[in-house]
Amino acid sequence: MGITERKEREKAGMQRLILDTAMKLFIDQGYESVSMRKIASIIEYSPASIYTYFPDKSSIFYELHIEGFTRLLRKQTEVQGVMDPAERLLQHGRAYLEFAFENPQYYDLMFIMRTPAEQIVKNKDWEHGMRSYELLKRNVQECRNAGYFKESTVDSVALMMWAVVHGIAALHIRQRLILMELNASYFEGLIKDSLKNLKNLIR
Amino acid sequence: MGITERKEREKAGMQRLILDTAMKLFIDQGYESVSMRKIASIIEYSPASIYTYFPDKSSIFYELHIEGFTRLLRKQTEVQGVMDPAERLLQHGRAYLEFAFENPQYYDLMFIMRTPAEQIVKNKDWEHGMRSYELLKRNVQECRNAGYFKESTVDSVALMMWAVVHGIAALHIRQRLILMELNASYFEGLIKDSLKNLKNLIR
DNA sequence: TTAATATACTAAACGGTGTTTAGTTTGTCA
DNA sequence: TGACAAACTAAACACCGTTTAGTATATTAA
Repeated sequence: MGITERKEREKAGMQRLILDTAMKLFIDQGYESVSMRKIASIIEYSPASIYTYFPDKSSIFYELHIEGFTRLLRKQTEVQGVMDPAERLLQHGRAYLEFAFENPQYYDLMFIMRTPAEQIVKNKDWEHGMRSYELLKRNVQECRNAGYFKESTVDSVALMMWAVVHGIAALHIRQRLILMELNASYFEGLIKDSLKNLKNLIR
Repeated sequence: MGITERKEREKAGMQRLILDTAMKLFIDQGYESVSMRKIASIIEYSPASIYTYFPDKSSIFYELHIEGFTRLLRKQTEVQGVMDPAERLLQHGRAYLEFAFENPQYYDLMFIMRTPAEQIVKNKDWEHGMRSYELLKRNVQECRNAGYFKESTVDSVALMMWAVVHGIAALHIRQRLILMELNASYFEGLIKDSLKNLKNLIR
């Protein structure tokens, strides 16, 4: 009875096609260009067909935001091998910032846009966001075990670290830094500066 | 020949009415509820009439974002009387955070939404944003003169301070903190924590 | 005072949007 | 072979920002 399995495969394949098409539109032409009708026309189905595979547009963005977290987690896991906890925390921050600058659309979806947040609030559940935050907290905790941050709580430090890198990433992505720093290698300069400052925080 | 003046008054009055109506819709019902048609119906004009007073919807949001800066600047100026530079910088940060938490829609418009940024990028001019940033830099510079931040540049410290408070404000406003801190007086706790951390940065 | 002109204003349309409805085609199973 | 469920679509619903063409009104110049 492989029919059920084949049907599931076909359904998953169609969902994949829709998600890939949506993400391609999003990356190439920006958020406003991602419309149900455009996705439908590219994959050569009627707009109503998409509703067989996703309940609404926002759940398509919700799925894409999960894929962003998978990518971020992969990048951050690469850095978990660093032995020194302070250096590891720093590299953790670097990985986060690099992800934000290299994948601005994913970052936007994950941490700035309203669309996936609606579902987070409704379900009172943000599995991937929490997993990412827990990893940060673990790294902070291990710094604490090594003698750092003795004056603060883990939560307070973790939130602070997150705020620094998110602040830079969000201001950059939403174009609030273009007039402040027009020097050469703006991108590299921002990351370098942020990390220097993160370093100052670790004591 | 008071006719020209009267016409200017009438035009300005109509622009005010449109801006106030737009802001009221934005605050009461959120960004998505601000439509040209809704504004028009509330002020009892046809939608096309609005185009006599504003070239497009985005320039309405641009005007509102300027008014946000006026409010923020007023709040931050109140704090400029503090004598000690380190304490003044801290209070400057507190004023910024309080503004963000008390006026989330204005804050969104000024520092998160795409809409006014389009004009900023196009005109390569962000008078109000720059003025706000210059005030921050002045306070950092005066801390430097008093012996703080000797290891960093003024720009680097200013950007860092901004990143911390923007990070917290933006994560909160776009609902990425709801699952992290569900304790009592969430709002006060966040500001308190951020300020404690800002304090740690001043050395 | 009258004719010309500029301004304010509107109804209707254009080309888009997300989503729903009603109905058809297609494939699977008893 | 007939029943049923799933996939799919055309068309419609209710919106959106903006433009066009035309009207009414107020101001100015002759």
